[in-house]
Amino acid sequence: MIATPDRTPVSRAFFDRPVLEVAPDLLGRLLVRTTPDGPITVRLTEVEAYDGPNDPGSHAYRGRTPRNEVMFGPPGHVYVYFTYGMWHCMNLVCGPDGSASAVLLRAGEVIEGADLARTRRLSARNDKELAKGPARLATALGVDRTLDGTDACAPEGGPLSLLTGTPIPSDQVSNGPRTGVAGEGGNGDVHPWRFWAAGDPTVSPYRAHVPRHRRS
DNA sequence: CTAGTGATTCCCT
DNA sequence: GGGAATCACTAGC
Repeated sequence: MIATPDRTPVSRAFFDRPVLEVAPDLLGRLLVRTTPDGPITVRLTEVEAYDGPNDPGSHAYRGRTPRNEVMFGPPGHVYVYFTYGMWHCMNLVCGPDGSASAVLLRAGEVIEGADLARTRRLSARNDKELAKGPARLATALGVDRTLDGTDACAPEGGPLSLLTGTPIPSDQVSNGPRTGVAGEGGNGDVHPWRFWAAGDPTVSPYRAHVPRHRRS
């Protein structure tokens, strides 16, 4: 018997904790995206922590800008950014108002609305790939900058909501260095700030950051 | 499975 | 001006 996942929204206090405490606790939670066509729900399997203005890998490192404004606001809200000219990625803001820490949602298992997710993720070869990677997850859920600042503590039925779900026990959580972050990898100064559900097939492959510049 | 590279645009320096 | 918290595709093992 598998217990029915708890569909109560998480509290504001859940997010108002140190980011390294919140990040592994997000695994197994349910992220519900309600669209005009119906809901899409993802069970989170992989996340990465970003520790505010003191973290060189964080978008908040160089201070407040129009893009990262939401990171500096109250916990429990969604920070969405656009990158590589094509993709969106989503974070959940943690810690007290002003602390600017956040958790990047890197991957999950689509457990409801897979038919809707497939229409946005035409290149996915199977359902395990629907949300396997941060931009894939945002694409599968139909998340873009118009949802920047959305309150994820809101009840199910709003645009985005994080439900209690079934948290993954800490002995089934693995951790390692962050993926694709400039300044990490190759210098030994690597923090185990990526967390994932051990052995889960929806977790994205690790990729080191590759510095690149414009072609002629 | 890993490694290499083009795509495409916003944002900050 | 130039890099970016990535993906899709290709080649090769």
